[in-house]
Amino acid sequence: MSPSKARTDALMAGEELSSAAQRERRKRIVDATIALASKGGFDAVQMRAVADRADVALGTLYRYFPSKVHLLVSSLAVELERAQEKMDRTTVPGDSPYERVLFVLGRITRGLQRNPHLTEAMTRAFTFADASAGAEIDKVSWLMESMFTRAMSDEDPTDEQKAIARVIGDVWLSNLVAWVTRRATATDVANRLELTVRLLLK
Amino acid sequence: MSPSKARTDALMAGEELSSAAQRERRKRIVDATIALASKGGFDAVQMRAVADRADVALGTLYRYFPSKVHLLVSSLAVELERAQEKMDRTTVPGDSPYERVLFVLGRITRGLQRNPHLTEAMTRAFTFADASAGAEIDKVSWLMESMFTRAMSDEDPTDEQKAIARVIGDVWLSNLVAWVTRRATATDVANRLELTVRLLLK
DNA sequence: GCCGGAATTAGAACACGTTCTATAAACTCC
DNA sequence: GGAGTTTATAGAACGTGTTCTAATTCCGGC
Repeated sequence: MSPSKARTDALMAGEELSSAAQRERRKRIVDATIALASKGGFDAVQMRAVADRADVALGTLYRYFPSKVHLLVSSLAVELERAQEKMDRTTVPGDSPYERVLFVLGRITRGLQRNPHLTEAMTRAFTFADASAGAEIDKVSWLMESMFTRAMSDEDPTDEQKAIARVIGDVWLSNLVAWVTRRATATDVANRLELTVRLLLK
Repeated sequence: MSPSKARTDALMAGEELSSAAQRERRKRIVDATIALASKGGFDAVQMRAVADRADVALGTLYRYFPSKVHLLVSSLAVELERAQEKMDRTTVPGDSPYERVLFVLGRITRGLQRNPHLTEAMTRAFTFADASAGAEIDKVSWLMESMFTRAMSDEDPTDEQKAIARVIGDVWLSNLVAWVTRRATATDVANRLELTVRLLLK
C-alpha cells in the first residue's frame, strides 16, 4: 500500500525495474539461487549464501524477494520460461494431442531430471508456498498449463483442454516430487505420465 | 541400525510401543498437534508448544517424531484413518465407479474443508516432506489410494484402477493445496474434481 | 552541483526447528 | 530389591530464515 511497498511489488514481479543496476542485481540474485540450488538443493539455498554470491546485502535480497519461497518459485518461473522458449524453437512431432503432449512432457521431465538438486529445490518451494506467494505460484501454474495446451493444438484452447492441461500439470508435479524424494524412479514417472495422458486424451 | 534407533523406529510407526505410558504419550502428542494445527495451521504447530501441551519434554517429542514434518504427516495418517473408518460404516451410494468415487471425494473434501487450518498444516507438511519421511508419506499415499479404489469396486483393484486412483489422489491433493492457499474456491475444487473423475471414469 | 528521499550496506537481533548435555526417573533382569 | 540400561526431563546451545537499525550511497528534481 505504501509507496515503498508498491515499489517492492514491482521488484518482485521482475518488470519495470527502475534502473539497469536493479535489473542486474535481480539477475545476479536469481543466478546465484540457481547455482546454489543446482549444487545442493533446497537446503543449500541459504539466504546469506545467496546474498554473498550475488554480491548484495541480505536486506537487499529481502527487498527483491520477500522470502526464500518467493525466490525459488520465481527462479522456477525463469527456468520454465527458458524451457518454453526452447520448445517454441522446436517442432513438436506427433499427429494427435496424445502424442504431442507426451513428447513435451517427456522432454521437460528429462530436462529437469538432468539437474536433480535444482528440481528438488524448486518443486519443494513450489509445493510449500503459502498464500503470500500466490502471484508467483499463479505465474508458474499458468506457464505449465499453457505449455500443455499449446502441445494439444495450435488454436485457442477450449475450457476442457485447459482442464485437461491442469490435471496433467498436477500429476506431473506430484510425480516429479515423488521422484525427487526417491519414492519413484524415472521409469515410474514416465509410465505414470504416459498412463495419465492416455486416460485423458485417448 | 543401533538398538535405540530400532526402538525409535517402532515409536514412529506407532505400533508395538513397549508400555501403555508410551502409547499415551504418543497419543497426547498427536492430539496436541491436531489441536494446535486446528487453531493456527502449520505455523502454530511449534515444537515447543506441542511438547508443552502434550506435557512431554522437547527431547521426548523428538524421540517419538524426528521432525515437525514427520509429526504432521503422521497426524494426517491418523486423520485419514478416522475418515476411512467413518466411510466404512457408510454405504456409498451410486451405481457406477464414477458416482461412487465422486461421493467419497466430495465427502472427504468437505470434511477437511470444515477445518481449514488443520488441512493447511497437514497438506503443507505432506507436500514439503523430504526423503527422510518416506515411510510416513507412503502410508498416507496408500491410504488415499485405497480410499478411492474401494469406492470403485468391492473386488481387488486392477492395476489400471490403482493408477486411476493415484491420479485422482494427485489432483485431489493439488486442489486441496490450491484451496488452502486461497488460489481456488471450494466450488472450483468441486468442479475440477468432478471433471477429473469424469474424464478418468466415464 | 546540491538536497531530500529512496535504495543499499553491514551487521546485530530475533524466532523457531533441531541438537546436545546433565540429571532424574522408570524399566529389566538377576 | 539393587545394578545397569533405557527413557524422560529441563534447559542451554546452535543454525538458518527473517526482521531491524544505523550509517552510507544513489538518484531525480531544482
